[in-house]
Amino acid sequence: METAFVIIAEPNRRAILGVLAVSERSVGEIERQLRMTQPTVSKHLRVLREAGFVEATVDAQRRLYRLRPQPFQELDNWLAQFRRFWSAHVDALERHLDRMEHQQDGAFKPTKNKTHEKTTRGANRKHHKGEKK
Amino acid sequence: METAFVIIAEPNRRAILGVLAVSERSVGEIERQLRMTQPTVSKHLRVLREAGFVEATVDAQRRLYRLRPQPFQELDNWLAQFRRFWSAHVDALERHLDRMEHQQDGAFKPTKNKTHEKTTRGANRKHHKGEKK
DNA sequence: CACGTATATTCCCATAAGCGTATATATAAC
DNA sequence: GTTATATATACGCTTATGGGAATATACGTG
Repeated sequence: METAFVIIAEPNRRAILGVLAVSERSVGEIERQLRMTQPTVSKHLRVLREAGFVEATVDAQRRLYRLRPQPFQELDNWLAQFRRFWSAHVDALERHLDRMEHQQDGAFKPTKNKTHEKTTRGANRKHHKGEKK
Repeated sequence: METAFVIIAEPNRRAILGVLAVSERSVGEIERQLRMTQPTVSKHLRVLREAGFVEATVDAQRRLYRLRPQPFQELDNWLAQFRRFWSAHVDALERHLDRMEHQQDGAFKPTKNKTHEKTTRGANRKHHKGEKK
């Protein structure tokens, strides 16, 4: 099976995941919201499903897709080994990002997910205070 | 420029980043440690450099490479929109917090330790308004 | 049953990415 | 200077991936 990293390398797939982060959706809804062709959506959903990013339930002819947590955890686990490192730079980075108002790529408009909120900071909230033990 | 997601889709590049997470290295050191051919290492380093993941300083004929924080921050920002979702799964949350605790003392590899005195200071709990510096 | 809707799958093609081999550039040492 | 070392780049090849168009499958309705 493909690694989670390869899966999220594709912009349309990230867009789909972004949509599903809000709530579950049918294929047609994704198709319209992201303005992708139906086969494209289905194909990407298949890849996402096989990689464990999403699961589907049947509703008549529809398939309702929703996220599954595990692959995200894997990604986060990998990132963790660098988190301590970039935490040291977070303040400088923040100033930087403040200027260049970052935003997500992809064909999908995130719902007001303004990046440099506390999400980031929260994650490494403790980088102050180097209490060694 | 390629997105950070595409960059880390490549296993060898993730390996290189992993090595550099420990400390800076020359091309030859990476080459030997990961048993990759020299051109392969150089090519991947080029990609990583152009994507802002690493930077190099010159030391005679050597180039010493080290990590840069920004792309990791971007990855984390994207992941953030899903973090709340997967945190809802309790044991996942536990692992997450567990890891956060461990990484604090400079550990490199996360351990599956089941000790939970987590919940400590809501390490990544979002409300907790960060005051700017 | 026939028909419409929703989704999945197949086929073909073009583009790109990674690898190995060979070569180029830069610096150091003699 | 010449030679050795360290790294970068170019070329050719192979393979994987994503998209479009067409088609297949499943379900619902009358």
